[in-house]
Amino acid sequence: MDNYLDILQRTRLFAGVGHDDIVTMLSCLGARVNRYEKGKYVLRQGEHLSDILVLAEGALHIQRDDYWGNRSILGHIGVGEIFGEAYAAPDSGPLLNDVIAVEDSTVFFFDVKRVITTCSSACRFHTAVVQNLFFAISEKNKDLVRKLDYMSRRTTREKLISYLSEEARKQNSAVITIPFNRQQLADYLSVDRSAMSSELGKMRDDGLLEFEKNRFKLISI
Amino acid sequence: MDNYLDILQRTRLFAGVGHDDIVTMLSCLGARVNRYEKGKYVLRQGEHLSDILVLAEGALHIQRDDYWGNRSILGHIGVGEIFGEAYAAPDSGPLLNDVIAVEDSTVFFFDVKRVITTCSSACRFHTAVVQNLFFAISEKNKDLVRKLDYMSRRTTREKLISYLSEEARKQNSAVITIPFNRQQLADYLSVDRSAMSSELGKMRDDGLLEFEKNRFKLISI
DNA sequence: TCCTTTACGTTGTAATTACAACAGAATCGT
DNA sequence: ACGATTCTGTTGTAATTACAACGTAAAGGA
Repeated sequence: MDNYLDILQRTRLFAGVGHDDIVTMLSCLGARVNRYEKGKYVLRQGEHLSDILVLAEGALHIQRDDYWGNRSILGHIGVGEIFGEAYAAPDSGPLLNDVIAVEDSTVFFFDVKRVITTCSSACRFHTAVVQNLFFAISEKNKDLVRKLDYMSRRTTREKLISYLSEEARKQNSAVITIPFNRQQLADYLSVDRSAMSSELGKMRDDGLLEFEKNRFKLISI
Repeated sequence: MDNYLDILQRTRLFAGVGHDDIVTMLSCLGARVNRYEKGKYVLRQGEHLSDILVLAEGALHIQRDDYWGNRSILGHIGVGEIFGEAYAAPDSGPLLNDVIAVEDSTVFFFDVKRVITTCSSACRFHTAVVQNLFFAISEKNKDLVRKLDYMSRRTTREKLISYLSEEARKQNSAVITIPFNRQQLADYLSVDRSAMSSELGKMRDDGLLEFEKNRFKLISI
């Protein structure tokens, strides 16, 4: 577990907490570690969760398959990101989504009760962690609002433009790499893959962008 | 301000906090009150926010108008609900949406710094409030995920069914009242009003539901 | 290297939607 | 009670999408 201390130190959850203090907190917070091979489920829809999770290594997708097999990808989780927080409240309902490893991944589990219940003075950074948790879930909240913004667009082209523009803003570059292949991007934007692929071709013909695999270059007027 | 103590006591933010303790906390948290007439803006996109807000009276919509005037309604805020939390982090960016009063409304403002910074022992319920805040934003998070679920459906009929079914589950009844008129519901589901109206008619013809104004009855097989 | 699998783009068609325009009903203010 | 305004449903058309089927390219495994 200690192998990942450097990673944990750089996560949002432990921002401002020193190396040694993290070691103390790992036991204080009841931390566990689990590894998942690519393609394996980390969490399943319908499960109940009493932990907050942090991705230490790899990459995950939050997704949901409906009764007819239609897949909807809600988001991508990168190294250092927190997930599961929304289901950690004591009487929170079951998970609404699956979380699946898209690469071999390592995940930390923290008992939520211990995280949100400030403990004895031994754990002086506990308050900071609770605040970090609040900020992290706020950021997640805004990510969802941004996704709703993409999804509210009527045409595939508008959805693509709003998504790619936001990524360019986040990555602070006109050349961006996205964490999705074509099918995954279509599942993320809730459009048909082939129609989206066709629309991307038209957008390239119109001089709006260039792309190769999951690398896109946005072209300004 | 004291007129609203009963209302505040029933909100999620102050769950588990006694009447007298709320009075103490109102000053501890730097509370302010503002009233808004129907149609007025409570918050505007682009503003920066350093408060957490609680609706004491009335009803609000979280919405966003794009450059071309297309309106998208992200959610409805009822009495006792918290909003603005996601933008309250110290270096959070500007608001992504407007919040507008759809009825004459009364709103409490709490300075976020004082809320998340646990103060002296004088304020013994402060920790409970921070936890309540965490649970509230978790719930908001799940609301957004549910909305994404409606929005990910390909057809208007599927969007309507998923939304109305979820409302029936929430309201625990097959007869439900929704906080939107037709145009607002269309803006919420990101579909065309007239097409939605037409689809609702077909669904009634197909025996799926009955409706009158904003009252819907779902008919099971 | 060969074979298998996955990923990507293209095309045609049927289905669905957005948009505009309009009419009747309901609501509001005076 | 009256007119003005808002809300709702209806219809037709143009635009857009979903879906299915297919070919090729790239990636992965034996």
